Amino acid sequence: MERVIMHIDVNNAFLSWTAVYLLNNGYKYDIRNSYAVIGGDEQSRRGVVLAKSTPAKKLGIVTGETLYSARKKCKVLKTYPMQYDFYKEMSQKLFNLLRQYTSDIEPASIDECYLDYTKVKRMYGDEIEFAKKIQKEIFDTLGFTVNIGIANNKLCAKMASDFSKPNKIHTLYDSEIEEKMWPLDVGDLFGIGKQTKAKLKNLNINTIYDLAHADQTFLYKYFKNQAKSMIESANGINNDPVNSNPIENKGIGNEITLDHDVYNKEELYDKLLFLSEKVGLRLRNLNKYAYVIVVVLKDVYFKRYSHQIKLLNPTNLTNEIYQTSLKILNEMWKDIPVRLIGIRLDNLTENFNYQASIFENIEDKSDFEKLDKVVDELKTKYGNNILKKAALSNKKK
DNA sequence: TCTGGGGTCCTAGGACCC
DNA sequence: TCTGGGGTCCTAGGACCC
Repeated sequence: MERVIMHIDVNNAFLSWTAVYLLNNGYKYDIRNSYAVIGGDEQSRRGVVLAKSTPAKKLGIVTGETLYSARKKCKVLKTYPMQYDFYKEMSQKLFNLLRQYTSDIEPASIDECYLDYTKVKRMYGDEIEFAKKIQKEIFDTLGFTVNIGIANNKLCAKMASDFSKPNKIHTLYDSEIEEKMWPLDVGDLFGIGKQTKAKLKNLNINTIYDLAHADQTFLYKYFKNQAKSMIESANGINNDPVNSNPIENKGIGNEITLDHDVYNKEELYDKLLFLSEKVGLRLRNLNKYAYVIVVVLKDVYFKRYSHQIKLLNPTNLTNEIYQTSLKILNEMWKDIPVRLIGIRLDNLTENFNYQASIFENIEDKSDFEKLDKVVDELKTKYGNNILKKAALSNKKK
């Protein structure tokens, strides 16, 4: 049976959701209709555009550019801060609304998901009518618009939802690929980013049509194993199933851009403690342990680099994460000032068999376990700011 | 008073083992 | 004495996505 897959994508998600929030809280006008962006905090050097309204987009403002540059394009631009918790809430409401119709929903990010319509088509009828219905229902009950792409596989549904915005429904059935997808620029193909696009252009492959008809052995020389899947994508071939099982986290990480460039690694120690607590708490909430601890730095030249340590036994202890990250930082430090630091936990596992080492003191471990448990409970009860480790609070004084 | 943060997947190269 | 080759694990970095 031919599959029918939908891709549902929130229009200007962060900006729309903040607009909804403001309207719900007595704001008199809708920022979606004005020159507005969601932006990071410029004081702490996070001043980039995270989402923009349609009017702002029309002036050439793009996601990722600095607010400084955006303001040059639009003198009256208004910026609003991120409201991440509210975004998460809206995201959950959207997915739950869709789950009323089928459980075959795969969230792809906070603001988009795939829906497999194949099995429920007999029940709900024509897919375009259904798309119109849920589009309206989302707007009426949640207050924001979505784009919906309809196709025979995930890739084409994704491509279709991107065709024109906002509040649109597009189809890209297999029979429409030639007409609707092949004329597009090769950089518009999902999976082709800036680097690959530039390489393809150099080879005189400019449109998706060109890529669809490129010679695989020729492309292999430049893209190795990526060549095959690139050509398949350009032909609209994709067999990935819609996976409704919640995707297991492969790793978790947090990073912070520092409000000034840091020249001494000692100054980064309390950042590492802060980050260790953050990722540690998230890991424990997942009931997982991590084998690999990674420290990431971005230097003042914007070059990112990382070092990692694989532990003999996986951990979920803040203190062990912190101590390990200190060790890694000291190893990797090369006296180049940095503007960002992060910690990632990788190779997560649910259970662990403790491998005793003669160098370890098991009693110490259980003390730290108890400490983390108490801290986590307090944080859950009273919020994240209730407790700061002594090292952090002493610094503040 | 320039340039976020959270992820995934892939690859190259080195170490190590047989 | 003149140099194998396969396989796996690990690390670092790159590309891509939202």
